[in-house]
Amino acid sequence: MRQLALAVELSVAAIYHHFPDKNTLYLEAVRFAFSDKEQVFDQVWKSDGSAEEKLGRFIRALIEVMLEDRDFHRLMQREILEADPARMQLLAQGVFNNQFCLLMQLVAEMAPDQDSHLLATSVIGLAKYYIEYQPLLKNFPGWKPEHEKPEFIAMHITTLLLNSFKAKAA
Amino acid sequence: MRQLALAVELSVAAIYHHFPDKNTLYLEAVRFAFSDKEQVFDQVWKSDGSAEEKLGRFIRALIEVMLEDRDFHRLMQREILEADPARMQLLAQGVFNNQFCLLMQLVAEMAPDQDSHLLATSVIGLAKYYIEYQPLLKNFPGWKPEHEKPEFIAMHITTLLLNSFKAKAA
DNA sequence: ATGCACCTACTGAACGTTTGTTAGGTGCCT
DNA sequence: AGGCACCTAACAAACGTTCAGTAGGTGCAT
Repeated sequence: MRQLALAVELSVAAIYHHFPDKNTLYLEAVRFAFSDKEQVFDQVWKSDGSAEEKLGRFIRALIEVMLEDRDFHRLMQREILEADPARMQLLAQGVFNNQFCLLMQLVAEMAPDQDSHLLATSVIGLAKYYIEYQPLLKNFPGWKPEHEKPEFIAMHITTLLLNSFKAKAA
Repeated sequence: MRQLALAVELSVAAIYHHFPDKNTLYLEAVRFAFSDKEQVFDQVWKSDGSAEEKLGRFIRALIEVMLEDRDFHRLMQREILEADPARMQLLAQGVFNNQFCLLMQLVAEMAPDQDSHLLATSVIGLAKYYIEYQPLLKNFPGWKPEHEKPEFIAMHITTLLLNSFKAKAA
């Protein structure tokens, strides 16, 4: 609270004048941080092109959002670590549900015979892991500087998924 | 430290008799927590069969370890969230390096023309995401109870990856 | 066998700092 | 005058850490 007060150039007591306690302040901060992220993805869905191209663009957008706003991403990680069921439901329904459903529709289009919930999860999981674990991955042999570049990661994930779809269809 | 002392039925000072400070105690705890996990994977590498079979077994083991010992998994998540560079290096080199290299070798065998660091990362990323985000994923439409079963998740990830390898080779 | 020196494992009580939170007061706008 | 936004200063609790001291065991000279 003291650090926060310093950052906003107020006294600690002034913060307590606006928020009842630390926890509700935190919750409101989380909600606020999430509120403006959705628009980035809407552009992807509005764009035209094949399903394959859309998937590529979505993955690219996902990675860029996470890399651009690291504080937001860390907040997200922390929330998941906490994993409070009530808060998970709030996050899912209030924030991510729309995007997840659109992604499910997209992968269902490309691989109609597969479980689209699982596939959508795979898409997000692949992208998220590259970002979250970058500090660790750096330390393993075989790491290259380009593994940090959004377009490189996006490319790898996209081709991996498209290849998988292709093989399944055959 | 006081909570820990209570848990092990010792005084706080007694703990400081065995460990110089909290940080090194924590680090040794992390190392210890992983030390017995490593054997699980060693069995996979010692087993015989095709590379495909081994990959399937590795993924299955990965998921089972993470699901079985949730405290350990949360510990890991916390470490990654913190992302202290010095500690990341210690974790990588002291704990995970061996397993990661073996996995890289395996995927290199199956897809020699691709970046094995990226592929190994994908394997772990897919598995980890399903576990970490289960509390969130439950809340999306299309979720089924079997999405929680290790063998089901392992199967999905394994076929996804093998399909991708197949397509690339063709 | 006894006394002494020395060790390890442990304790209770305190150190100084940081934590979330609040009581009481000041200045400003309406 | 009264309400609003804000302050200083303090509160109790929790934090990591340390310090002086003790119980019990081992080895050794007497």
